[in-house]
Amino acid sequence: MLASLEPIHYLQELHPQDPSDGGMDLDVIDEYLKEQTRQNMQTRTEEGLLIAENNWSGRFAYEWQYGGTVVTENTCCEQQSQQQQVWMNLPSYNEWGGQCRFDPPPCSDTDSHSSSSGYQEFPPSPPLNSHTTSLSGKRKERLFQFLYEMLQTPHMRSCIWWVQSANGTFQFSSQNKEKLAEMWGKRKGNRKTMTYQKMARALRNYSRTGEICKVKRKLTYQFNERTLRGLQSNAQKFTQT
DNA sequence: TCTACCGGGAAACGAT
DNA sequence: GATCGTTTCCCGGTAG
Repeated sequence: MLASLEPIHYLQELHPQDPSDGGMDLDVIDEYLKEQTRQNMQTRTEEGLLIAENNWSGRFAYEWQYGGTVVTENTCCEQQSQQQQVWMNLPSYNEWGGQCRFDPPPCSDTDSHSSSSGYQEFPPSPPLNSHTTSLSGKRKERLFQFLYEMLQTPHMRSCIWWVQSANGTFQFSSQNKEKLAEMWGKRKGNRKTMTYQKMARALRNYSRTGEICKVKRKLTYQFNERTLRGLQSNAQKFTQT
């Protein structure tokens, strides 16, 4: 999987981008992601391996399974405020699966991110290519999956980044949020151009189900703990298969 | 006052 | 046809 990230680094070398620079070519990135998808599909098919099964088949589009129980987003919602307290008190190391070892210190402010100095380096976590991890013919990719994928893609840091990956908080770039939205729209094949406003509307819908909630901070949102765990375990499954 | 962002209602749409 | 997950439009509120 590390190898699959190399092209990203290669792209970065080719097009070194200050995150504050809004001039990146997202088409190139999009093309790259598509190419990765094709390659992943091909490789896995050739190896005779099962394409990572789509787990989004539960009553609520998906049911995260961990700790021996299947939890739906409904129960998640009911417990959310309660969980939030516990969750926010998590130590800086990641207790959810150890994937976020490079978290910034708690309470770090990533406003400086856009000035290229503040954003954290990510572990080379596998790019969760949702085309392969969740689109094996059962369900279409969902917005939060796409966002997670973008968050795991170092090259997208000029558009979206983790504020605190340990608690699932992420932020959109004021400059590039429209480009990210555009990519989402293109990927979904929408009739019209997707805008941040429309994408944010979709994100607000997640607050009803609890998958993502709005943080009282500009352009900042937070994955629900279970949503994040599910995405992480999905990514892990993908790397293991 | 202006702009950017946020919040939500409601209807529509495409996929399953 | 029902349901789900958005998408699209619109309007109003708030903060800087």
